[in-house]
Amino acid sequence: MKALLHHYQNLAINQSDLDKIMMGHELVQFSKNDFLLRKDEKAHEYYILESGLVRSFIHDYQGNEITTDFFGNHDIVIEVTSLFLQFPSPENLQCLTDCTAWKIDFNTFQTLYHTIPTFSEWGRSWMTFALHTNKKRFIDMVSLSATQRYQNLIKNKPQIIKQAALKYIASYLGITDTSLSRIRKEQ
Amino acid sequence: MKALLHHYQNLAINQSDLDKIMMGHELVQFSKNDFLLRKDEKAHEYYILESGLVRSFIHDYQGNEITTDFFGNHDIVIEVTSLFLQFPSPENLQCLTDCTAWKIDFNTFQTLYHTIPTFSEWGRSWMTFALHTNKKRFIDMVSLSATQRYQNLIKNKPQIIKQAALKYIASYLGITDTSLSRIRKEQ
DNA sequence: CAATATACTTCGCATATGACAAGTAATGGT
DNA sequence: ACCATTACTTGTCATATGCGAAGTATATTG
Repeated sequence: MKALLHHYQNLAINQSDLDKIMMGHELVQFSKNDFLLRKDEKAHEYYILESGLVRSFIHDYQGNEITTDFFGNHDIVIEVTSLFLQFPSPENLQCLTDCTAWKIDFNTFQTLYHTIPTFSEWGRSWMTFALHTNKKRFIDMVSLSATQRYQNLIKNKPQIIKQAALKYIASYLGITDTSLSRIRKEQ
Repeated sequence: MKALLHHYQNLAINQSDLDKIMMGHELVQFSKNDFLLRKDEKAHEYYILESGLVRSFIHDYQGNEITTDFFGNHDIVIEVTSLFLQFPSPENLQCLTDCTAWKIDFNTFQTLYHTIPTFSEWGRSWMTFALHTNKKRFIDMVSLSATQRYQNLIKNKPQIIKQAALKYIASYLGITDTSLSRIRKEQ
């Protein structure tokens, strides 16, 4: 329940509403390498990670896998385009480790969203923050050097450095594993 | 009024609510090179462009100006982090041409958002789409070649190619003006 | 525990892209 | 209309980064 409470409890929310929200989630297990969502599929749920590590990735114009994001801790694992707009997902979502997650169905989400004002406020606020995070990632990518991006990652998401394979980290940083290896050496 | 109606009229909205929304906007004029927002400032409003062209830009780790986005047509010109989270803006917003825009104050926006359900629904929907657009831009940047990004821009925003200076387009595409000039030559 | 695969490092080499500079073209202000 | 500035192109050269391959280390599986 830790991950769930982490997100939903910090609100001016009463116990009855909190219970309704918690009831909307179902605990699910995934094994390493399982896909939560594949490119071109439409999502019908999102997840809140209780444990484990997930990555989102795409393929570039030369067929290379590019890690677009990592999800760990109590992160919300979601592909917005696919879930909210019902467009084919641009990304794949794959487990890098065995994972335990709370799953919430989109219909359930919708119902809660329209009946619990504090929940819709939470949703709005999450959306705002997601937009901020996305933009920051973009700006970092186009304005920092690879070395700076690597150092930021160490500082901001140390568990990623420890848990994820070098090749995933490298493409997340926009470089090859060879280059990342060289950067590491220079530190 | 064209730009305003473009955004707000396509709703199941009644005339009275539409009037209230329209009344919340004030027509403002800007000259070429004027800033709508500077880095590290906090925004108190957003704009809907009636005419003209705006760019957002940052500086990279070497001091180069990087165009992060273009706004034209009836686009909504907004810096989300700065407006909704009241964080210092990561970006500058600057007019590339003389501009006419509808300005709406954040307090006015808030009031409308909390009193007109169709407006808050519009806001939610805009947010979703903004997140989608941001993500697409990021994915294009890391997965396509510079030439492909240039061709997409020609296809999707031909007016930018015509109106904006080469250096702004080049940094938007993640390359130097020299490189863009060479790409153009090869077409 | 051995065998095999996967992960990571490091090398030499190729290449795309950037930096700098020069030249031409276009634009803007007085 | 002129001059100055800015915009764009094109050349040479430098360099960071990618590619392929080889070598070492670590992890996985039967």
